[in-house]
Formats: sequence, C-alpha cells, structure tokens
Amino acid sequence: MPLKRHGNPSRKTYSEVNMVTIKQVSEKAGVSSATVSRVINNTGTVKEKTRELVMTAMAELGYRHNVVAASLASNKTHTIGYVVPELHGSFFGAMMGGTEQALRQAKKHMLIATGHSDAQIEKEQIDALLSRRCDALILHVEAVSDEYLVNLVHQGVELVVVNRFIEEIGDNCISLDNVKGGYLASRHLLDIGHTQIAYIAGSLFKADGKNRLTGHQQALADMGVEYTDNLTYEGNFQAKSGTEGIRALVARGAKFTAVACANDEMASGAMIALRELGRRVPEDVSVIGFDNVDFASYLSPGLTTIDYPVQKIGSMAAHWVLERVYGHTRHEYQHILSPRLILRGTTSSPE
Amino acid sequence: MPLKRHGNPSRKTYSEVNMVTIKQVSEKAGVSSATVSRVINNTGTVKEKTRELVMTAMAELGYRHNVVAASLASNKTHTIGYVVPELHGSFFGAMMGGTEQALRQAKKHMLIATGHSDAQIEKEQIDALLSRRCDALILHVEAVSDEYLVNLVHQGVELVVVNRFIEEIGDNCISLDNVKGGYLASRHLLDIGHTQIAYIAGSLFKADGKNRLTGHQQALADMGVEYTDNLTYEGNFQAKSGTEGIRALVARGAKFTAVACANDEMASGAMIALRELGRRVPEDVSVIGFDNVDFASYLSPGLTTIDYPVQKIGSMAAHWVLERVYGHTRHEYQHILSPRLILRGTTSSPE
DNA sequence: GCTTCAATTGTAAGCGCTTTCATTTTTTAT
DNA sequence: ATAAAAAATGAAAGCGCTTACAATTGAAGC
Repeated sequence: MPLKRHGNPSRKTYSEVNMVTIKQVSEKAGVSSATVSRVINNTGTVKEKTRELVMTAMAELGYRHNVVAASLASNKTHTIGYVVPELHGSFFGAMMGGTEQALRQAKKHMLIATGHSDAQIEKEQIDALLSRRCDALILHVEAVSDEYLVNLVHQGVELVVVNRFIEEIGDNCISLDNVKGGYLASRHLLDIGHTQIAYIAGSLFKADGKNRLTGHQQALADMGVEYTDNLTYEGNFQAKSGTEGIRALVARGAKFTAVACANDEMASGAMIALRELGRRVPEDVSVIGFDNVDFASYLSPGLTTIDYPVQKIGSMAAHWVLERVYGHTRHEYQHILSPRLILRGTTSSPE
Repeated sequence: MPLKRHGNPSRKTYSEVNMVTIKQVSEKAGVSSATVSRVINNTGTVKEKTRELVMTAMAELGYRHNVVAASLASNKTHTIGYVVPELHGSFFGAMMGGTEQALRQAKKHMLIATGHSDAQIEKEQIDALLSRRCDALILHVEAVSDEYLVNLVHQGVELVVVNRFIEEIGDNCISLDNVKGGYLASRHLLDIGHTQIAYIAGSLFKADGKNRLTGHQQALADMGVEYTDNLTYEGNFQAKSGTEGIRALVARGAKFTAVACANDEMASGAMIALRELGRRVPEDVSVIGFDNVDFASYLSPGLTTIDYPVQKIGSMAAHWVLERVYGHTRHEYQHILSPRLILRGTTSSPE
C-alpha cells in the first residue's frame, strides 16, 4: 500500500495539488519517462514525432517541471548563491543587477543572502548556500578571512570573490583597483592645485577602505606632499560618517581646501556638513567621492567622483561562473578593473 | 553493479567530492538514518545520548545537510521566490532588505528574479520560481494583469503582491496608499499657498504611477483648484524624465510655482532642470518628491518628500509568508500602509 | 534480402532525504 | 513485580527526476 504523504486536508496549497509528474506525461504520450525527460532537457535524441506527442501531453496535463527533483538527480541546481553585505543602498543592487542580467540569459537563478560584514554571519550564509547545493557562489564578503576563502577554493567550492583581491586565488577574484582609484581621486585634487587635502576613509578593516586610503597616500607622496593623520578621519562608508568626519576634522583644527572621500555616501554627508559650516563647494572646499553611484549626478553641484564599473563587475562575476562552472565558452572577464575619474562640479582649483 | 554517475574525472568540484550522506553518519553513529534525520531537523523524539552520538559522527565526517534532497522528500524548500522590477536603484534593495532580514531569522532563503516591468518576462520568472518549488512568492510585478495574479491565487499558489492592491485578493496584497501619498504631497503645496502646481507623473500604466496622480488631482479638487493636463507630464520614474518633464512643461508655456513629482528620482531630475533654467529651489519653485529614498536627504536643499515605509513593507511581506505558509504565529502585518509627509528644504510658500 | 551501424526508445537504478508505521525500549502506575 | 502507557528507534517506501545501459527500430550498403 502506498504511503500517504504531504497531507494537509484543510488548505490545499499549490504544491499539494496539481502535481503532474513526468510519469503521467509519459503514460499519456505513450512513451517512457526517460523520453519525456529527454524532451524536457533537450538531451539525447528524440524523434520529432515523439517530441510533439510529449509536448502535447505536457500541455494538456499542465505539466510543470520539478526542478528540485531534477537537481537531486542530476546534481546540478542551476542556482548561484550570492552573498552581499547589505541589500539596501545603491551599490549592491547595481552590482547584483549586472550579475542577474547575465545569469538570466543562461537560465540560472540567484539565491541571495546578506553577510552584514560580520564574519560569523558570512560563514553561516556561505554554509547555507552550500547546503542548498548552489553550483557556484559569488561572494561579496568583507569580514571573513582570506584564509577561509582560500580554503573553500581548495576544497573545490566554485566561487568568485568580488571587490576583493586575494593573491593565492587571484583567478577567483574580480575586483576594482581600489588603490588606483584612491590615487586618481587625490591626484586630481593635487593636479588642480590643492595641497591641503583631508581624507575621509571608509572602514579600514575592509580591504577596499584600506586600499583607497593607500592610493590617496601614494598620490600625496608622488606629488611631494606630506601625509598626516591629522587630515584623515576613519568613517564607515555611511553618509552620516561623512558629516561627522568634517565636523571632527574642523574640531581638531585641521586646515584643508579639499576633501577626498572613500565613497559617494560619505561625500554627500561631508557636503552637508560643509554647508552647515558655511563653506561653499567647490569654491571654498572641493569634494570628491568614490563609486559614482546613481545619485552622485543628482547632487548639486554634481559630485566629482571615481567611477566604479559596478554593473560590469557584477556581470563579469556571472561570466566567470558561466564559463568555469557551466562550461559556456567565450565568456569574457578580467580580474582587475580600472577605475576612472568622473569630473563634475564639486572640485575646482583653490583660490 | 551500481551505476557510476556524476563523473567528471578532470576537475573535482565541491559537489562531486566530500558528499557525506546521512547513511554514512548513521552507520558511524550506530543508529538508523531516520534517527539522524530526526536530530538534524529536531523532529520526533531522540534521546540526548543518541543525539550526541549523531552530532559527533556528523562533525567527524564533516557532514553537510543536502537541502535539495530534503526538499524533494518533504515537499518544502524553505525558499521564497521574489520578483522585483529591477535590482538597481535605491528602492527595491531597501525593500528586499526588509524582507531578507525577517526571513533570515526564520532560516528561509530568497530566490530572486527580475521582471523588468514586462508582462512576458514577469510571467516567465514566476513560472521559473514555481518550477523551483518555492514555498511562496513575493511579487513586485507591474505589467502582469490583475486577473493573472488572481488566477494564481485561486490555483493555490501562495503569494503576496507588494506595492499593488487587488480587491479580489486583498488579503494577499501589501501596499502603500499611493492615492493618499499623492494627496499629501500636493496638499502640502496647496497648504503653503501654491495654486499653480505642475505634476510630473510616473508611468501611468503602473498602478502606483496612476494612483499618485489621482491623489494629486483629489488634493486640487479639495482645495478648489482646477486640474489641467497642461501642467502634467508623464515621466517614467527615472531621474532623466524629471529633467525632461520640466523642460517640456516650460516649453509648452506652463506657469507653475511648485512641482510635485511621483518619485524622488524624478524630483532630482526636475531640480537639475530647474537650476539650469535659473530657477531657484525653493525660492522660485518648490519641489516635492515621493518615496523618501536614502539619497533624498543628501540633496541640497534636502528633498521634501513623502515617506514610503519601504523596509517595513518588505518585512511585512515576509511576515505574511511566515504566518500563512509556515504557520509561524504572531506575525503582524497590515495590508495598506500610510505614507507621510517628510518636510525638508525644497518647499516654501510662493513669494 | 541480409548485414551493419546509427538513431531512437525503454528499463531500472539511483540521487539523499523524510516520514509512516511497526517495533523495541523505557518509564510509570499499580 | 507487572501491566499499561509513553518514548525512542528502525525498516522501508517513496519524493520526481536523470541517465547508464540494453534493447529495439530504421536506414544504408552490398
């Protein structure tokens, strides 16, 4: 006697009802279930006549492929796990958008999870995605150690790390040259005549925060301007910390005619503080951001910033996966992208 | 002879290696696989001693639960499918963030897909998510018909529609009172003395675009100001269309001292155009947006707008699912939320 | 017509887990 | 101590699909 399962007599949900199986289709079409599977997946060979028979049967029965069962049997889920620090804000969405667009065409799906820049949570999320047997992971993680990621790769986990470069698994990384970006920003300020340049850094425990600062320092060094901690404030990539940064800098008596910020949010915050203090942008103080998020151009004046080809990086991560994991050929990607300067209205030569 | 499967001798990926099964764990622990399943899922009863035995065995073997197999057997995937129009921008990410936060605590995951406001694509995505046997869907869809969604619900698909209200399945909808929001915005302008109010609408084929305009019209009517198409421009919710809107309005000779926009992006775009034309905000023209996205406060002056409790709506969608589909109790949600006015610096009384 | 080989289809063994039902063990009550 | 009830465990039948291999059919060559 067959077991009765999944019973919930009170409310029939979709999954409890209407579960037409491949078996039923095969019977209706008068073929074996293997053949039905073949037409569904377009594998093997099947005569045109048979295919039509099967298609008709599927349509008449309202068959819906059960991807879960298929995944178990084939050991492929066609699902990519994606860990991002947060979902809100303009940045991660744009990046995921780039990935999604590329994956959608290949009929892959994205299972997303947030890591909240917390090593513990990041690990749990990676674990969960692995348990769900994602074919590959795209990791935008900030707190977990390099070693941990290297280990994962050595265990055979197919993953690509974005916005972070780890030498040992460089092939699995796709990142922006943040040092160069930091350099470009400050170099621009120096080039137009500034020498007193404040710097509002991102969280320095994050690789990008650190690297952008390094770039800033290199630019100063290149131009023979001495770097001083007194002109640097460590923010946390949030707008508010930009505001606080300016206030703190001013409070400690720092003198500057320009301020470089590690991202656009903080630059916005800085601009707000500057205005509060009666300093005009860019006449009194020049401001430069980083990322070129969508709203950078909405500010007034438009924010001069460093372009982070975020969508491109997102799509490259997808291409990496498509090529490496699914064997799709001719997908192009590079491992380190270059930032570039976007001139708008918040920078000008000092008076 | 057992079949050999899943073979790819050249490169062993994670899923091909290290596949410890429940069976192996059960043997190592000297219990049946049913018992191992019980400790994993914390179901049924198992003696503390046995539990420890199993736990140890799992740890020693490095067991990882195979959620795909579990899903097939239990007919539950613990996955929620989420269709959003787009991934980029500040709006959808914030909403998904609200959902994710609530779902993460319940150990559910989100499979995301984008519909691009295209009925065909939206349907395909819904289909794909159903094939992946999501336990529930959260649909932020704009192009698909009400009827289609009603049908889905009648078929037993567990779904919640966000940002859209459909009478017949009102219980499955969580939305903002957009009419009220539109009303609030224009009413504010009227209250502070404006009577010549231009309106830059969102796409009118979308419910929210239409409803916000309706609210605007109601406010005018309430205050005895006649509505005229000449003062209305249909944009598409993108910043650029705000810019174009102002230009078009001015080009057609419309006279206005204030402009209400159907979202913050278009308001930003409008402000840019206004400045280009030498009109000061708010001295010459007041501007009000809608949504209160994160960057609204970064603009200068800060954008007066209507708050869309986006994160809250996101989390309510999650609560709906948790309660309805997973039987978690005491989850609170309401079906129609109220917008409210956020006063910042872009509106003032006409001179 | 008879081989030979390729194209097509079927058979059935899993994939790794959950869950019903039966069985065994333990506890409680008498 | 013993019966009855409760707790713990095990056996095994699926979940719906894929796929290796075998079997069949069809076409081509002689």
